[in-house]
Amino acid sequence: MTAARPMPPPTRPRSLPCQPIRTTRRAARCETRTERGFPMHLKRTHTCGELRAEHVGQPVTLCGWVHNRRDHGGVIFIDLRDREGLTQVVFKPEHNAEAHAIADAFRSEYVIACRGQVRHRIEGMVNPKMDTGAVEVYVDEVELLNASETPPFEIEDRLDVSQELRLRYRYLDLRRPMMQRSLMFRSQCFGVIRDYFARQGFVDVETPLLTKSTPEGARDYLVPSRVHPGRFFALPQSPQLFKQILMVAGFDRYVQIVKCLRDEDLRADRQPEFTQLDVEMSFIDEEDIYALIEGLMAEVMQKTLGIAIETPFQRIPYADAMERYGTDKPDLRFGMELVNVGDIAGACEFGVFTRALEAGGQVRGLNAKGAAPKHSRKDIDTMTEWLRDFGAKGLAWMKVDEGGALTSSIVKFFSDEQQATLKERMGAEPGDLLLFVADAPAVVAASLDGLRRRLGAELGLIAKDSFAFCWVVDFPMFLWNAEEQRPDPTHHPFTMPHPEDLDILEERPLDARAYAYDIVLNGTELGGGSIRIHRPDVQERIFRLLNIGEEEAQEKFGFLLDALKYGAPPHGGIALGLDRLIMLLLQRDSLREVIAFPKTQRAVELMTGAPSEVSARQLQELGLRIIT
RNA sequence: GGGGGCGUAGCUCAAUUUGGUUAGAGUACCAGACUGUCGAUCUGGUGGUUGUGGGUUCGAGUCCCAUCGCCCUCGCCA
Repeated sequence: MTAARPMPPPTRPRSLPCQPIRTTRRAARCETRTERGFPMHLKRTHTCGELRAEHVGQPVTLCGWVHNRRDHGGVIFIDLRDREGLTQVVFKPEHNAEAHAIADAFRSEYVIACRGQVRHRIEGMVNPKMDTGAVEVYVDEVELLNASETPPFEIEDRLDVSQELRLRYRYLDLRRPMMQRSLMFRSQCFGVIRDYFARQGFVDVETPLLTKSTPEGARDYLVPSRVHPGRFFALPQSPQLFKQILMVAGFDRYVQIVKCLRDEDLRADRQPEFTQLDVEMSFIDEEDIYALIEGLMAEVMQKTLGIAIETPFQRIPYADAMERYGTDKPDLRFGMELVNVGDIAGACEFGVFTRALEAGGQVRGLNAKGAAPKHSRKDIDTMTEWLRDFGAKGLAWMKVDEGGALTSSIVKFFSDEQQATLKERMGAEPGDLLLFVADAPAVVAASLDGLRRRLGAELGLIAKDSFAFCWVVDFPMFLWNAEEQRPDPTHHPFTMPHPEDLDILEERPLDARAYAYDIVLNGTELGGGSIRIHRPDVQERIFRLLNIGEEEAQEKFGFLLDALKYGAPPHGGIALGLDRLIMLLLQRDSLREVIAFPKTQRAVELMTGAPSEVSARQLQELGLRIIT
């Protein structure tokens, strides 16, 4: 006979992924023994990371969490943890029976205060793995400040806990030494940055969080206005227009560390809210920006990691970057540049190549040095399948055998002379694997970029601790938007055209270069900026090209256009993604490792359960109705 | 919106190609022992709606369908 099952709990709404925290009676074990009181009567004198042999003999009081407890029946050892480190505290019945009796009930993550004397560890018991391993504290008095339930996972770096649990119990996850170090490192970087800009006369000005929606660019997060039902504020995608206005207002050098919000899908290196270092300067050109940011990066890396980097950074014109790497954010930590073999491919007998070229496409390839023995036919098939994500219909390959000859099913379509040219151009040597993609230029670029990055990692071409900065410059003003049949700004509509290209703006807009630049670190776009348009006539020409009518321009950016009429100085600036910078400096693979309370890939904050439903009353006040 | 990976004890994982006895291990937790450990040790123990719902089958952790969640990625991110 089975008993009737209890009713299942009601399905939790999707907006509230959190479940109630399970409770046990573990924490109650101490309640009868000591008073868990406040105020504390033991006051901290040192952190758990600072005691050394030189402190021996001193009376100290430490506060922290019970990281580990080792009970030998008589003596009890506790590793006490705070954000600075671990210190072993010792409870011995013959030293202090009362303290020992109290410590008997301690469990992991209890919060305690210990007063005692610093002693040398006895002969042979020094722990070289601990910074504080030369000493220990003999406890004379101990106070339980708070008990703890058994945590859902241990507070250890080496534990690989699921993302879901980490985010739901973020306060425990953040207690782990690795996360503590990440956030303290982040804080240190921010300090160096603020100091750098303060020394150079920058003014920190805050810009509004509740601002105006602009349909261009990323999707806005909207905030309904209660006072004006049916109207909305937008949370800023960046303070772009405000910082330009501040230049018109005469602030000359502006800096802000500011949250930006974009309602787009997430990635490992993209969160819906992120932190930018926003900078704008007057009476400057792009060289001033390069020098400023290079100086900043050198100082941050020197003061936080102790790494000296070379400046100035390499500059790569956009067109070169696309040609050599297939991307506008090349990873310069390794070579393996792309090679255009269109001329050879066009003359060969291989139909896939010739047809791609006839259709206006390209044939380009790269040389995976020494990769031939490591890649079976099957591996290459897997790679080909993977490339479909980038739109590539296929992947052609040739291996270079020990005698230097090309081998593969397509080699027969190439004459001896063509093969020789191919080998020479690609620097082919025995053991190399040559890979080719034939397709539309954009597909070729995206595919080979992906392939290059994948192979760079797989073949171990990326040295640990290497940091390769570069500037990508001379971006085109516009990219063609086939859907809307008009040019779109590559950067944004306030970017100054290159002075040499001012005359061709109207006739050949897609050939016009912009005064825009990106800074790239290890293949990740760290930030970008431009010299801005400060003359209303040029700004109006750009709007015309973008098919933004006078009325529309006035409605959307009228305040900026007006401002430009009242003595706008020449100005320009840049914005850097600080979360990404911290992530790259710490060599972590996700922004979640450097943001205290990040969102999941579906843009949910698992600890609080945001976003959540709101009351009917709240909706009514805002004049909103949910229709789905 | 598309593609892929994952979901089994509090946690991390296993479960013998192709469905078969009572779903195991490590760790955590609980109890006992132990006075120099430091990922303590030893002995014993608790702990499972195999994400959820349906289906196929004599029989489902395993196969099928749907759905939810987490991760990676394409599109998207001026």
